[in-house]
Amino acid sequence: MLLDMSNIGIKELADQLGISIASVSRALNNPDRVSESMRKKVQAAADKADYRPNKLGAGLRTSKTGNIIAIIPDISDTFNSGVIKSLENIAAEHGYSVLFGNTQGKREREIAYGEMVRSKQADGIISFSHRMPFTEEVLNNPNFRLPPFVNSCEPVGIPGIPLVTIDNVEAGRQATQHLIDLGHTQIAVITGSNDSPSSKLRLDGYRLALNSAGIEYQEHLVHLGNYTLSAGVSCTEKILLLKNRPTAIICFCDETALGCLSTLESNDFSVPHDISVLGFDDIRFAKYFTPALTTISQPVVDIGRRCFELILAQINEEDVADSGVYLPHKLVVRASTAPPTK
Amino acid sequence: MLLDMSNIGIKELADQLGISIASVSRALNNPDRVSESMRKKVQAAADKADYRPNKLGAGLRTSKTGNIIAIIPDISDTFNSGVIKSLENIAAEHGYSVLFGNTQGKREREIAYGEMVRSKQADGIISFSHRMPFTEEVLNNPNFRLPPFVNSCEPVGIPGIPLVTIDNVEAGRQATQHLIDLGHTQIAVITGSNDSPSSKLRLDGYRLALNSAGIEYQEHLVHLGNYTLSAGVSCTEKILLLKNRPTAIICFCDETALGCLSTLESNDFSVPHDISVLGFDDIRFAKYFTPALTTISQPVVDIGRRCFELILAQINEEDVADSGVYLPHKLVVRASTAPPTK
DNA sequence: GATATGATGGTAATCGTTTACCATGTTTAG
DNA sequence: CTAAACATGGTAAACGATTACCATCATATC
Repeated sequence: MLLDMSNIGIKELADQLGISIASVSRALNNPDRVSESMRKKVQAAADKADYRPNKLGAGLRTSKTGNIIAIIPDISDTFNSGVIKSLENIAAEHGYSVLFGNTQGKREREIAYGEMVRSKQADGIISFSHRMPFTEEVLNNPNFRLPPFVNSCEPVGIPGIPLVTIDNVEAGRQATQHLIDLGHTQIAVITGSNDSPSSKLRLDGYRLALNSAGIEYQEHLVHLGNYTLSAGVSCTEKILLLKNRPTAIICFCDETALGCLSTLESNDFSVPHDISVLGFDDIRFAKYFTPALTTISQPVVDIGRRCFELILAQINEEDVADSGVYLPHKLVVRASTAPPTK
Repeated sequence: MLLDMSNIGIKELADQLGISIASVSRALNNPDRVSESMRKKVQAAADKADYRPNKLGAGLRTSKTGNIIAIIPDISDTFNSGVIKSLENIAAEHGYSVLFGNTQGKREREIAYGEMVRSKQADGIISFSHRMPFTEEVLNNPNFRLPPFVNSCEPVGIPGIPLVTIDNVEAGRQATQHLIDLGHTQIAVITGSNDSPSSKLRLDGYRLALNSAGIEYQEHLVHLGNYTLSAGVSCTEKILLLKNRPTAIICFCDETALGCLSTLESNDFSVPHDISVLGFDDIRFAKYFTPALTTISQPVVDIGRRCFELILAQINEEDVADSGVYLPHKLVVRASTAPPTK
């Protein structure tokens, strides 16, 4: 017996069975609303005919698309793509698809993606950026109702929007403390981008740790990066030019740390003997760097999962106000950090 | 003046202007069908009201969704995510969104994503796997009509489906030849997965090069990997156990090469002094590895672009039979390859 | 045994567009 | 000057589902 591949619709299926389309729809989506025998009959016929409900038709009626959109500055960033992967997995389990929008940090693209929920291409937004994908004008409008929205990793600074993240202050503090415990006092930092809240918070943690150890905060040890490889390279070069070279460098992401390691290597500095290096994220490459990177590991899979759960709750109109989540991070000590040599 | 954020529809817009919805639709989508004055009037009102056509309604009528789905074994793979990023950029330029489906190589998920075009969630499929996302049953059905479909990098082996890739045989040959030119004769390989056509082809190139140099092909030098970091580790360990150790290792992807480098390092082998290592892909990390990795660079951005162009052509019902594309690759020589030491 | 209650399935409206078809008025050709 | 061609905008029928409402029938209640 051959399947009929000419996409059969609910109408044809109903005709085949000599029943109304309402019954077909109910049997499939709302089983308690029909008799057991009807349910079975329809189910069997649907299976046999390999019937796929047209999501556009259904969506038009229900105003649900089954899509959520992930707005990401850079999908090819290893940390992001890890979260995305998890997000997509759990979304798929719940019958949702994820559309994704790579913005390259461009404002107009953020906004374009934000608008997609208005044009009913998606039911909600998960943003990996700290900026809202809406114009000021729209945002300030009293009639504006926020669509289901979750922020991943970067707080957006608007009250009521759930945020899934680690405790960046504590993570920054812990990273710094690890180096202090090893005996370092001259600790340089390569931050994330200027306007990244997570970077700011980590830096707060850095100061906290210095403070409690009675080490003075020195402006010139803090270098502005942007969470990229190349920032690791350029900032490390600048750090090496300092008169009093630090004995340790904290990079606010592992990609930056790789650039840092590579630059140290090519300038004949040995890590951790001459300089210790510490990263953030624990991307899967980190343990294969030379030397294996000490880093703050972020719970990528859980972040993705929680983001989806919070979006789903909002889509189902549950109240999620202030239900942001701090997930546990972990300091993973590997070979790139050691006590300073006198 | 405040925007009315209560999502205005075509109906309201038409009422506001005292014209029919047909005119609004035409003014917006089919401008030559209306008078200049009408066009302007509607456009202005649409802008002012910040009107977004509901894509579900439109899609239902036109049977076009404006989505394409990318089916990928692993989105977090650095090479894949580079292609995806490019793909998404160019898709966005054309008003298309990309849904993505991470399959983890699982057959049932491939099929689920394949079905999405039948349920009108997407207009076409770009697959990064060599397997068709349809069941045999469906595929063999004479009534089956293939949706717009493009294969990226991995040939699917079904005639008529465009493939965008590099010339893997030539790339494999060239990589091997580079090592032969340096004087190597004992060259090990860590392949991609068993069933990956690209891996097979690269291996063909390897044999070709050996052949033309009069070097015998040795089974025990070829190790089965799977395009992952950990394969790089485990295979390299096996290679180091060989009685006659090779003087060079070709890894069929850069992640594997990183695992390889790291394993050599931790076993005190110096690269390239003791052993040369060569990768594939030229992911953005490659030049920061220690030592910087010699590798075959793939034109990630162009691959993404061509994939989209070919999908778009099919959606527009142009004939693309056999219009697959071989894009140029390039051998990038860095520090991980050198002549063998006697 | 009459009536209220519940279970079940059908009818038809609805979601927001696009577009075939038609009506009207205007221009062009002869 | 008339008929044909064209430009323009309206009317209404789709697209494919979901679901409010209703009709019918069986069962339970007193």
